[in-house]
Amino acid sequence: MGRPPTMRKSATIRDVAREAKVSIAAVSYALNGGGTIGEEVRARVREVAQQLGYRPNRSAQAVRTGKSMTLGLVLPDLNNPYYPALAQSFERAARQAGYTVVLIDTSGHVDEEVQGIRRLEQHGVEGVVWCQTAGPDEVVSSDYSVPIVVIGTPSLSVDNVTTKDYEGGQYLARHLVEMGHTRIGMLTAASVLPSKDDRRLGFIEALAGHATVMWEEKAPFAIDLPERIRAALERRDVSAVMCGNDLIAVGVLRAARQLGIQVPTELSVVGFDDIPWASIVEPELTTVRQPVSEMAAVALTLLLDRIAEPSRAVRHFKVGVELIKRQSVAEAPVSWGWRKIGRS
Amino acid sequence: MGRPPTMRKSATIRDVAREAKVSIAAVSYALNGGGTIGEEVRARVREVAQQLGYRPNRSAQAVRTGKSMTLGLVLPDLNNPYYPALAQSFERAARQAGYTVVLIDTSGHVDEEVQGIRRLEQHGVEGVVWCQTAGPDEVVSSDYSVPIVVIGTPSLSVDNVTTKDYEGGQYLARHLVEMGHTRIGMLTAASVLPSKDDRRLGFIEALAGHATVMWEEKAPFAIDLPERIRAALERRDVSAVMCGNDLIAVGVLRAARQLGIQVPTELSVVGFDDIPWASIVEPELTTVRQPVSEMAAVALTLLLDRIAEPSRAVRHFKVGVELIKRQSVAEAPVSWGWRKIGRS
DNA sequence: ATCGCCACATTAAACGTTTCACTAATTGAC
DNA sequence: GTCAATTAGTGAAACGTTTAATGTGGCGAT
Repeated sequence: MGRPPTMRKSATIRDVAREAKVSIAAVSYALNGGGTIGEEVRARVREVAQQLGYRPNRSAQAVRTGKSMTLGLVLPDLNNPYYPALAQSFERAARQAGYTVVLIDTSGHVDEEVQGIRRLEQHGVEGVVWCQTAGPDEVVSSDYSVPIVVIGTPSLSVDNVTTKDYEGGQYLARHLVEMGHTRIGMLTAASVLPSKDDRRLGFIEALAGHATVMWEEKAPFAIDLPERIRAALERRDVSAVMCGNDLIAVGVLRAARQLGIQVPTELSVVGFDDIPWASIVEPELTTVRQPVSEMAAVALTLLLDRIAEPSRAVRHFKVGVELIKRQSVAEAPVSWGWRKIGRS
Repeated sequence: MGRPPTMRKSATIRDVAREAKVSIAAVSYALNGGGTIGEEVRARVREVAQQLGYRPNRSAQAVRTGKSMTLGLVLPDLNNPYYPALAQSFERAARQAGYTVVLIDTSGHVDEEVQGIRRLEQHGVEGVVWCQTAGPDEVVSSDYSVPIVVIGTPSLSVDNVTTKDYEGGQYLARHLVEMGHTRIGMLTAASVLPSKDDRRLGFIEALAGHATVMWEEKAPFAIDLPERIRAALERRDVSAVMCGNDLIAVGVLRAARQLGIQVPTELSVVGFDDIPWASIVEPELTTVRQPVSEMAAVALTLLLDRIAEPSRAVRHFKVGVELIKRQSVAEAPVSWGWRKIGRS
């Protein structure tokens, strides 16, 4: 056992030049195109480079050209099931475009987000995609030396991609109304992000006249619900609960199970996001899908465009959402007899 | 709306030097320590640097020193719930150590793994952590110009960190035996990784004499189980199923529900890995926990050590695992009366 | 023969750092 | 007051590239 694998120093452009008996410049031109290099030389250089396993040193290229072919991705928390898909698509798309992705995961520490961007700047990334959890605008207004695209926060002054949260809220409301629900509880996400407000607003406005929200509570970002909310559930005065995101909805499912409330027969539950968990819980969650991969792709496009043309007008892209009907919603019970149990 | 945020060119060491009226070298020494720089100058330089928002250009540093302060992480699939935690801890620990992490997610394309490493090499990372899904050794034997630590595959010739899969298998077996199970089904993961064999072996050997495995099937890496396995489940000739990993176990839970088999009263299910899903499914999964974060940390240490001393002896680190008892295992039913339903 | 032109290849500067070798100025000992 | 020793700071090379500017021939036209 024991000996570490051999580790050849990687060949530099000099090595190739020497071996091919031409100048350094010739090698560069031959490999990258540009300049005027004859066919024989070009071929020879290619040959030698190949054989030496020469790969241009990106750092050196970066220093010389200012292009590092590197992009940064700032995420709040990979353990939040919402982000892996985003990270994956982004990395994949970026790689396809020739870029390499540097990852910063702040593990929920909001203050590290800006630090992270600083770090990325220093590393010479050409652009950053930022899934912002901090409050909107002001924090992005500190000027960075690198183009930034924000995902999820609709700031006016920065390129960003957001989802049609308002519409999503509407879809859920309409669906619940169609299913005959008239008394509804709301669990709003406790976050500073405006998306939660849009969802809420869309939901409420689409409900108007057809159903009433009996109560509304703020839920922290975790599956375990605070006692206050369990109590609300236990009152059993609603036939459906709208949750600000799927994580909360999963929490409700679990709480309902513990409280002996049947989902969806006694209580319908809807979420938002369509994270992977939504389809493995029992019952599977009816929710609104955010096209996460698409968002990542759009963010990349926006970013690449801005890198190419730094002074172009700011763009805001709003991607559509989709209602995913699964098993956590049923027709509202016609009789509310069981309600008496909870109500005095 | 419209105008993109101002984007100052970041200050270079020259700018600082000019502004502080000292030489470039002085700035470098003042900031990095080294050289002999007086207190007044040092202070002034610091001041100016701070005020100009100077951050040394990593690429330039990399070119000059050969140290890019960058590490690579090659993952098969972030959507696999096993990896986000790993990625997060690794990035976090690496950042703490001053390194920045470049991510490659091959989305399950095995052939991209080596390509990915090549790309990382080119980018000048100082080391790579590789969660290998390709077969063992031979693929790692092609010599890279950069130190590599493998997670999960116990190759002899490379630093690596693995888990005590064999012991984990034993834990599960003993637990099931304790709970009185004597007829057991096995669902092995269909992969080329040796870890699955160790789990299997540990399980089987610890079972010896106390219980018999009635059948064993290979399960693909997905929650939806193939018909063959559903059929096996439907035979109802076992009181417990051991699954090669949690994903499979979740699949079994779901299949059981569909087939009307009660877990854990009729069928006990155990998994392996303790991915986040394990604790949100119903019932919560009894499983063996892999200390993923710890593994990431260990991998980082191994890598950093090797970077510091490239010729040191290869190390293999095996981290311990832990049996997590939850709700998917119950005492084996004493009467097997219901078995007749399934059996002719 | 000379000129100009073309195709091809090379020289050298530059990117932002670090760091070695060196100079200038100050100190202390005699 | 001289000299060595110390201290503080500078100049310039080097890292691996790219690329503008400059050379070299050879060849056809004059």
